[in-house]
Amino acid sequence: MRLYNTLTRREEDFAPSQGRTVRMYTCGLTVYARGHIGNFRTFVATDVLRRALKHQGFEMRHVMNFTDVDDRTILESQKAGVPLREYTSRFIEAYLEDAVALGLEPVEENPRATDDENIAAMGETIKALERNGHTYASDGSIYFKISTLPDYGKLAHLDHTGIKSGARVDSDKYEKEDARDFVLWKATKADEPTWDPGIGPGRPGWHIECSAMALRLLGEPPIDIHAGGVDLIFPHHENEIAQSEGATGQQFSRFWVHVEHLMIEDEDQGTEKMSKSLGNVFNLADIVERGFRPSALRYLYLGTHYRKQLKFSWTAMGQAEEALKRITDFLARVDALPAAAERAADATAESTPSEAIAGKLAQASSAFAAHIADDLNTAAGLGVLFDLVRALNTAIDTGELGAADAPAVRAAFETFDKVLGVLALRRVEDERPPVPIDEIERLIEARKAARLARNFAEADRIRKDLDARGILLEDTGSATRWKRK
RNA sequence: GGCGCCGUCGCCAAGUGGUAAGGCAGAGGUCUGCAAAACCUCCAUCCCCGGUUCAAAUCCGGGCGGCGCCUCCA
Repeated sequence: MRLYNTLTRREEDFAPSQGRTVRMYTCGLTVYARGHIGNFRTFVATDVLRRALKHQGFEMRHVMNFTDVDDRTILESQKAGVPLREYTSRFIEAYLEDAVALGLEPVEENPRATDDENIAAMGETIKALERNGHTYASDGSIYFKISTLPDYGKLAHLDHTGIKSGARVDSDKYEKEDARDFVLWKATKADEPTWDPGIGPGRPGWHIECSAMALRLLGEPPIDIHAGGVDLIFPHHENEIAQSEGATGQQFSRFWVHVEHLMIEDEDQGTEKMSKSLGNVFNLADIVERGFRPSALRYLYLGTHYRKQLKFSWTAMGQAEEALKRITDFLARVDALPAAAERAADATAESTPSEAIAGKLAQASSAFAAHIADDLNTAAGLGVLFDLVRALNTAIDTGELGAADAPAVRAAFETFDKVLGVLALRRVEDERPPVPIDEIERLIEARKAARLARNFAEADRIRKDLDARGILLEDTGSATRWKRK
């Protein structure tokens, strides 16, 4: 597996440092609002990474956190008049629902920053930093002193002298010795949640939770992979490195994987990234409200390489939906093959799998695997699927592909989907159609009878009725299939 | 102002030296009670200018345009 490493700015061969288990940490959501589709682009990308690594035979130990304490969560919970923990729990639940809807595999650990053991771990990390001389106290807060770490900035590659005019350095924190020093443990006001893990009362700074939780849950540094959105490179990940390496004296993470932004057209601003602070966000619920399925959104994510900005639009959503249908329609056609074969009068030579088909499948499988192993090129991988779909459709037309080949075809697509995770998601959605399945089947029978009686008016009425309720009927030669719109 | 990324068919999007994947839309056709759906076929020389090379979308230089980070942020 070739993986681009932000630390070295190069693609490198990836393998875990300890045995076959990949120890990976993903920066998750700050839970003061429902995650938007930009957030989920990152989460789907790391899900694909996770699946790809598993597919290569590695075990995963994957941690993804919830940031459930920071300025915003505190502010919003106070506004809502709800205790912080209870307030953030709502958005954690919402996240978990969206994650299922988008086909994200559950990760091994979903720690919350305010869990007792994590607060304790932060205390230990800060104590270690104090012992190593990386901290100073000021106005009741504890800060990280950047000048004590010579290679600070190695991830972001930010030239200190470059942070000058034009850059907005927060200037109201005069209690810091250096503008770039950052807070580890923050003094709290009377009405704010406060903890004291042996370092004095306060609350976590933004970065400390990830260092502490990653080290607590993933074992000896360095961990194998640390992932997140590109906007986290600086300052968040740079500071995580400073904290973790300052505390342990060892490299924090071997690979840093960053997912590019999801971009959206704004009427006034032009194209810009989707973010809560810009207020141009759509949630999964908004997608569904517009009549699109989560599987189509997942497909849309997969269609652009994770290190390139993804241009989101409702047009692109619709195109993703249609493209995904092309694959699922093909699979439905393959599933319908046995029935067709049984009817065929000359069902004699149709029982042996074709070597030519097996060859096409093997070729596509290895091409697909190569693209995934090439820094997760899912977009190119999808291209392989479509090439295969066309070739196999033609093979069905010519009779070269028969019912005997169906299991092999299905198996090949199952393998693709182990990484993509989009076809299985579709199937789950299809199990809950807008009209109950038994009713659909009853109506199909009624329509069949009407057609046999050449009562086409009634047949069309049934079809239109189902169509209006989101169910499409397709008459094939032998039978009538249905699918969700 | 600093650092970095990007600009490929109407739309989305692969491709980083060897002569332009794929999807959507569109056009034509097959199938069909009509239709829908589905399937097949067709459909680009890569923002501009200059350079390197036998050969460039791919490398170098200069433009123009877009975006990100430097501040909370996936």
